[in-house]
Amino acid sequence: MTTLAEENYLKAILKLSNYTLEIVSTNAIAKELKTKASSVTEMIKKLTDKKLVNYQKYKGVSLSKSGYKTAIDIVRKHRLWECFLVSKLQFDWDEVHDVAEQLEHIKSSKLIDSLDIFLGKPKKDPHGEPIPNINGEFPKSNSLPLSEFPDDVIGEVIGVTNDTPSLLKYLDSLSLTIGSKVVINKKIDFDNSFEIAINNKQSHISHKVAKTLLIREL
Amino acid sequence: MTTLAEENYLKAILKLSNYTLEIVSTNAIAKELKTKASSVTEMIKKLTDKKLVNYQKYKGVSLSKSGYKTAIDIVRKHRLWECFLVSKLQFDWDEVHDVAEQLEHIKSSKLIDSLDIFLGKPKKDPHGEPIPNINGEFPKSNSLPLSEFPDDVIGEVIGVTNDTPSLLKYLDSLSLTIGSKVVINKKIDFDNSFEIAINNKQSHISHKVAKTLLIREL
DNA sequence: AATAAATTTTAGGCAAAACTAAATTAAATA
DNA sequence: TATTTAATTTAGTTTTGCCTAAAATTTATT
Repeated sequence: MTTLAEENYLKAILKLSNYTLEIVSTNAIAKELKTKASSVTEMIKKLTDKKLVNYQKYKGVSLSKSGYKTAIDIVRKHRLWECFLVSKLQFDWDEVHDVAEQLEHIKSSKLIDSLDIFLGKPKKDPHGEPIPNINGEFPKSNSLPLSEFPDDVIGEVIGVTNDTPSLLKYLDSLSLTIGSKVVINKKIDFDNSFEIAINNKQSHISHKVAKTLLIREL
Repeated sequence: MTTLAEENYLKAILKLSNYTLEIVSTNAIAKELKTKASSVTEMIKKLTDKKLVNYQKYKGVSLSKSGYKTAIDIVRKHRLWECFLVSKLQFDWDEVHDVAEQLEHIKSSKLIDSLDIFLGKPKKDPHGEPIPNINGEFPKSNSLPLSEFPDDVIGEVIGVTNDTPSLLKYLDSLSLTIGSKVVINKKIDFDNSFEIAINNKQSHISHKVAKTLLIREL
């Protein structure tokens, strides 16, 4: 059985490895969890003992098969709870993160599988992020981050890969939400920012924001 | 902010005080939480510092006003989640306890108030227990435990004041559920047990079980 | 009232998960 | 390659919540 702290470490490693079994550094984990590298080293030893990660001193950690499944299950729970909050309890998309962060640690496979059915087995959470199925597999999608999307092609926003409330509120203020039509008009080399049209209205966004937007060609 | 351990202590004290501000003994709390009296003493000191209980050495503890409200809120959350599990996710009444025990600690007043509305502000949980409203007040009911119910009077089961799965399964096996009609035919003095009719069928139940059944005169 | 029994508290430890500071190893650079 | 810098690990503390054993207090019983 995993503790809350362990689950948060696994989730962080999964995120930093871009949802693969890539190796991740101690420092990156410390930054992600706003903790100290020494704390990370200690926890990684515990996760290694439980065979949830593979670890070599000074070389970094990667998720093991079972660590990956455990982490994916937490992501699945997080995203299903976000769906519940928005579609059943009328939460706004920028209010769900903190609550889902708590709910994702509830341990009951019957609960999460019933919730999945109750919600109609959604494929995406309210931010457009894909929801792993009961076997831990992601539904595949043909989207690209806006930062890698071709110029002058009409695209549709299908997701935001970050649910920080401050970002979501900013996107709301730009009328940039799921379903918005976007076109990249110009890339500014100096700072990698973008001139774009959002539903035919001109705007300017930073590279950091562009990276979080998932776009599908229309 | 209360920790998980603190919340479990408050809940235990509330239960042992019969939902009042009565004084409760250290040993009783230890037994309820399956822990040791020394651990209880330490935790009570922390709760005292936080002004959640009133405490005098060797004399016992009682909930303070704010401790009572905190504990009632946990009960409210527990019972609302039980309603959700049964009415929306098709759980059986003997499957909800452990999951609700986890869900009751989720911190978000918006969540619980939205859930209350989503469920239609239920007055009772699936076991017939009353659900405190948003102000911490119980809806009042005119019921008695079967153990105190008059003989030869037709009553209806409206609740079970204990959600241990083993008890609930046993009650199912007697066809004794919410809505069943019961009559006490005979009290056996020797062991305080009862000969009763359940929907006109003869049965025999112990005093311990009779205490858990809430009956309303029909 | 005196003593025995039960209850409660104190004292001293332990494990989890964090921290700081110091030591070690790896990577970068001159 | 030698040395500086950055990353990582180790060592030693802290806090929370639990434990056992011993001491203190209250309650019960002669």
